[in-house]
Amino acid sequence: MKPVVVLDKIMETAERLFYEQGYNLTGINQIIEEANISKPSLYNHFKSKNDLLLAYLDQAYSKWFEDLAIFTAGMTTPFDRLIALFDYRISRQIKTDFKGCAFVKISGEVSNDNIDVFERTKKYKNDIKAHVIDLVKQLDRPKDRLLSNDELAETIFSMLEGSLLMAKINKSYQPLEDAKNIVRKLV
Amino acid sequence: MKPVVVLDKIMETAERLFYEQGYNLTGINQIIEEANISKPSLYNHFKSKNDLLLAYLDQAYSKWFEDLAIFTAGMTTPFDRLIALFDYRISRQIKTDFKGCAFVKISGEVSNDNIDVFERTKKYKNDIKAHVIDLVKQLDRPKDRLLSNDELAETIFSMLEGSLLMAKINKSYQPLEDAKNIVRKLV
DNA sequence: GTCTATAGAAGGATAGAC
DNA sequence: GTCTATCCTTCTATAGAC
Repeated sequence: MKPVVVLDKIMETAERLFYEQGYNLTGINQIIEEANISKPSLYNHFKSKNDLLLAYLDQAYSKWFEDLAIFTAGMTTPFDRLIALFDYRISRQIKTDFKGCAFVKISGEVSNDNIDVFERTKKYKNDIKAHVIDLVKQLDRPKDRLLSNDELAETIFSMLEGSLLMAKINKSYQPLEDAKNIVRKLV
Repeated sequence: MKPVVVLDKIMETAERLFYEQGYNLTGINQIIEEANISKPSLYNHFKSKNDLLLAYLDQAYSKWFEDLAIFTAGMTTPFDRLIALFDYRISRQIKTDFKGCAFVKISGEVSNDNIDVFERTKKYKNDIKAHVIDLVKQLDRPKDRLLSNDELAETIFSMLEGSLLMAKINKSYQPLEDAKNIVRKLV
């Protein structure tokens, strides 16, 4: 998709730079330069850099769930879809050279009283968790398992986040692979 | 401990501001102002802002393990010490109003090719993991448990990180409490 | 709606006096 | 070793022409 509209150019460039370099290390100047637009054009679409950040986060949210739907399109069982969450993240981290979660990155960068960013991060993560809980409910598990459904969901989600973090730090998808195999046993 | 030496003032102020506001949002000007020193004095001790950051990380590393040793001083069994890892983090997060892990925050802020920061973060996290592995080995577990020792250690560590992240995002220690209770069952 | 040009503040870092 | 004073760069944002 070649961007023809200025807004598209801005979003495409901001997405790339915010994620790869970080929000604070990416100046407005660099964005307009690489997007080949002028500064007032940017401020015509966004009233501030923070506004552009929020638009970036909203786009990242939508893309994440859309891409997940595509990734799991052929899968029918809840078990497969649970395991796919790990594979989905592995594939994304390999593509981005293990830069980690965009929302975690940003929420570590901005001020703690930036409520707009805080709420978006919270919603993103808790929607993923809700997805895990939903899938676990659909599983047909024996009654005598070690963990309850709630506990299993909590464990899967927590390991999904923890192993993603370690994948970033170690620049390796091994933590995600290990977590995936453990989850298989816990179900 | 009232800082009498300039170096102490710098470290104390930098530690507070880097952690509370973030590295990039904390300017040299703010540090010298709140530390009540002059700019050349700071550059007499550190050749750059990045150098000060590295000193801050090294101090945070030492303090974390020292404080853990104090926290677990009275504990004798490996099981208690494993559970204490969660309580230790809960107590710290309550104290800091859920600002999360200092190393994770920083590694999300700096450039990915800042090797000095990257290596320190890696060492910090993997030393915690090594500690978990060591404690799990000391456990006297039945042979018929669902998870092997390696798998259990991986799970505990991953949940320790994942639940800490969610504690920060939700500004609640509940994720850490939930993880702790699940770990109790998995051991 | 997009441009050129610039404002005004804050960033990190240094020279030179003491 | 610590200061006052200053340098140059970069930052976000805007005024005004087209």
